[in-house]
Amino acid sequence: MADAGVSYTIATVENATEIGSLLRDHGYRLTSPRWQVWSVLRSANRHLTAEEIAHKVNDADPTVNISSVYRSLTLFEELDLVRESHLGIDGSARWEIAHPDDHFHLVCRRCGSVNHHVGELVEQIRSHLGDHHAFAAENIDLVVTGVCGDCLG
Amino acid sequence: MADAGVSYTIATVENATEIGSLLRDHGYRLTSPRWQVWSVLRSANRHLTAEEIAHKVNDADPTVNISSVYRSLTLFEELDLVRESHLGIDGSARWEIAHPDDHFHLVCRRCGSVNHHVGELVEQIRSHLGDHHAFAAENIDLVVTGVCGDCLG
DNA sequence: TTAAGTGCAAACGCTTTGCAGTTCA
DNA sequence: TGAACTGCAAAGCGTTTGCACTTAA
Repeated sequence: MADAGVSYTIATVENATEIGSLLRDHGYRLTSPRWQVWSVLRSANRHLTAEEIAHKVNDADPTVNISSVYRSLTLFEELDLVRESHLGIDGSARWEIAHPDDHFHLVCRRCGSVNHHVGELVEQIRSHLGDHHAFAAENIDLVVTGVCGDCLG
Repeated sequence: MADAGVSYTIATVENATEIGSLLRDHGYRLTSPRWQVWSVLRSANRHLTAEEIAHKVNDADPTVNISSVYRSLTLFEELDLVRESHLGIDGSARWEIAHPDDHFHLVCRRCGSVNHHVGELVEQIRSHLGDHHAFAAENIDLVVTGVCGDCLG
């Protein structure tokens, strides 16, 4: 079975009600900044910097401060709802919804697209490391830069 | 053939004479900060932050400023002598001698060791991406965190 | 000799934090 | 009501840069 394509299963938290109760279950409140940051990440089809998130959040609610964006992201990361990554594009971190499945990133240096892929590759790496290197892999971060199929023409 | 172990082939520039002529070939000078930074990286068996490099350099020559360390690292990176990476340990970048071979990093979250491995795995990933994803991989950055064989006991 | 390189200190960009005021439960 | 949360502004941290001085070639 080849790896699945660009689309991938979305995290299990689907809507405001769910993230609201999830936060409450952990003793946190659902607030406007948190909800806005969550929806921006949910509707994004790519990795976003904190500044990009803040900008989109401010389209809906200009009163939200970027420090609340950072605080929301930090909280979501602790709850395993989002993930931070350094994709080597520039100095800033980028954020995405935490995927329930193993996945990796293909960064096209020509068109700048960042595509996610889920599938067997990460699992192959994991078992390779266990079999050949006696290493119990927990987090596998595979970032590949190159040229995507569209740009290859 | 299984992947090679922790040891790996060192970059082709071996000593002061060689890095001196390499720099001169590109129109640069061999200076004390550059030579110090180069020796620290050459003798390091792990990734170092700029601050760690500066500290070690200052053991040999306390007059070297950290800004020269950064300038040396930037120059070496342009010449493909060193590589910068974000290993997800903290916010700072880490530096290592640029390996001539494809390799990946195994970061043990228990003992903190960062081991390099060369071998077939990266090449397998590259061909997988070409075959299944129509993606021409150039740089493959694989960082795996987990627990190493020594810590597993 | 002189352009390349340096140390120093100040600036930079991203991120975090202290605090007083606000808001959700 | 009161603890959780926010906006704001200032601080923090790693990194870069302007400038006058120094040095390798």
